[in-house]
Amino acid sequence: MANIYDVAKAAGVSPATVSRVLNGARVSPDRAARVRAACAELGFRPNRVARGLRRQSSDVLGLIIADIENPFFTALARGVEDVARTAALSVVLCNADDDPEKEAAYLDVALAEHMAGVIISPASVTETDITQVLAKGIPVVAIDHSPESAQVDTVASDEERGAYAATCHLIEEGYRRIACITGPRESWAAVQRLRGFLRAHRECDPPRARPAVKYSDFRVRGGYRAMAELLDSAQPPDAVMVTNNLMAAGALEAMYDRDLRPPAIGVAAFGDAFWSHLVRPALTSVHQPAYEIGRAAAELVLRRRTSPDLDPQTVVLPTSLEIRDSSRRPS
Amino acid sequence: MANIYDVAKAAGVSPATVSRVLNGARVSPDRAARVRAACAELGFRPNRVARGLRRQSSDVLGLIIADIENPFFTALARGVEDVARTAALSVVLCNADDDPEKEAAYLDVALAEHMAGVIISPASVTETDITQVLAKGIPVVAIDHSPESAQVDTVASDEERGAYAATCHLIEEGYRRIACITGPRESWAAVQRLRGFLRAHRECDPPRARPAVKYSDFRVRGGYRAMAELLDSAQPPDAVMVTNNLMAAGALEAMYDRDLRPPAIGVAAFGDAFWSHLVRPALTSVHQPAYEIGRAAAELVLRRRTSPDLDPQTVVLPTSLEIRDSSRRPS
DNA sequence: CTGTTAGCGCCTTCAG
DNA sequence: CTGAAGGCGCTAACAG
Repeated sequence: MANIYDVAKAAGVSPATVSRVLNGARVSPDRAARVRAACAELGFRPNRVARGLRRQSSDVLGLIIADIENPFFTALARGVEDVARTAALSVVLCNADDDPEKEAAYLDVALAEHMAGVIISPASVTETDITQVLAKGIPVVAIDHSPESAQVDTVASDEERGAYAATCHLIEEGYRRIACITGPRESWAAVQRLRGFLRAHRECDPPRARPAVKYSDFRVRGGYRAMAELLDSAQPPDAVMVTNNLMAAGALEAMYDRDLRPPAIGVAAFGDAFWSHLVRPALTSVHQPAYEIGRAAAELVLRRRTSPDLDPQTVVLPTSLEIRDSSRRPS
Repeated sequence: MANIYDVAKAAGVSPATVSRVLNGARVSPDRAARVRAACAELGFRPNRVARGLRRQSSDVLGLIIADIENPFFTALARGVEDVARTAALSVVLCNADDDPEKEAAYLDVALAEHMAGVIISPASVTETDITQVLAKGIPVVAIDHSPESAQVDTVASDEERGAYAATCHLIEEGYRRIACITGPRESWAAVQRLRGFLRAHRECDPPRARPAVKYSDFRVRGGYRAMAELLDSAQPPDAVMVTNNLMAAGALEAMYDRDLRPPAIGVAAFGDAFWSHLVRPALTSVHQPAYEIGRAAAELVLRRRTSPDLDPQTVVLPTSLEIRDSSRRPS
């Protein structure tokens, strides 16, 4: 592969001039034209590794997500990409799989590759350590919540309120025993959504005590198991708030397997799924602006690249409750 | 950030020795211990950019996929990751969005970053150009089909036969006017699946002529539009073979909007979706071994890293037809 | 506006 | 087994 010296020789200029042409610095038109011709002729592609070493930075943005199979993150990824493109950054996705170890490995990559920025949905509030990356001056933006290791720009949707609204809706529909299937205890989102669920129980009139709560793993299978346990328990619920879309799919499956269907047992889910209105009855869900969250996160990265010393900012985007048939209690 | 010179100084050895410790070359135990202590002390992380420049290679594997929102690719990504981890490679996903330009940009990144390998689901049979990447010695493995620009290792599922089987099934059920909603003409997969669909029409007894065919875009919205046009046409079909899972979701939605439901109009889809048995009636579909395809692709990359001169190999994995209620014609 | 030069951090001969 | 030294390809000072 040709390098800038080859190009310089072919164009009859110095390597520095080639570099200038490549980077849009001022060069006389005829020399610039010669350089461009030589580049084309030799099929020259600038070596980003060398450039990265020299400039101590790259133009790829790392997006470290918890679960590649979750539509929330894939929609978010699109938002990130669309903004990143405007700044000529490439986006690479890293799937941490909710595993702090894998996540650490990818943070290492981001660090060692000197990425232009990192957007991360932390696998753990306590374990995720972003101090190294930050120390190298790489902007980090957190999705949902900042890890404890350092306070950084954060974009979140209003998890607690969304879950609260969905639960209130189930209460108003007249369901009596509402259970919650939520995610891992280490997950900030799981905890927030559970809090909203519990607050709705406290604040309704009359207040309700001790609703059933199942901790699961945000996966389809986990949702299935949790729902199965609830349904097979001594006092099964007559409605359930599921704190993510994948677990909701599993929960529905568990119901179908027992010939139970909403809204006999009411179901509301947190998060979107393009199949939520394909199932019958259609699934009530809390809409999360995933795409916009991605956009906002990418914009925060760009902002911090230009002004690194701003105070960490938190952007909270609203959720909205989309009521469909799965939660309309037959009277 | 500390570098190997700092570590060398702290450990009282030469930079070369530090490098040897880092890379597992033979070093006397006590010096090695001193080096490791110094690394820990200084929080030293080897700079991969510099290493990459020197070694002309990196340990990240690029996975360039057509659509991040398609569960087929996310399942495939897991297969790739699981194998890559065994070889201590990191996987980064790049979403080309079925756009040859974006794809070219990511191929550029792979080239410029000297990635350890590239697994790509080509956006276009003719336009995707992998010659540059190959010329730099980066192993490329194609999903579905090798681009015309160069013959490389390929992993595919048996698209044509899967579509053939699904179509035969619809024919056997007694559907008379079976339409096909397929993907872009540039997509190899779309073409193969359409071929299977057409072959089933030719080979059945008596042969059928001129089934309706809609070209769409493999997206939910595209599937919706295509199905809407079919249903609103003068001679609407009584069954439809949809060549991917996302378009199937859209097609179902278009039917629901018109109060039509399978199996009155039979539906069979190519590809899995975890919601396919949540919709009612459950969706007949051609199962594609996405995870295994990912594994196989990653294994081909690893194989070619060790033996670069083997002949290009094509691995074809079988599909299987999963018959559910959406295609069981009421008699 | 242009050319020369000195590294960015690491690995890898080559001597010892 | 160890250290010295050069260079991977590029860019940013510094002169001119």
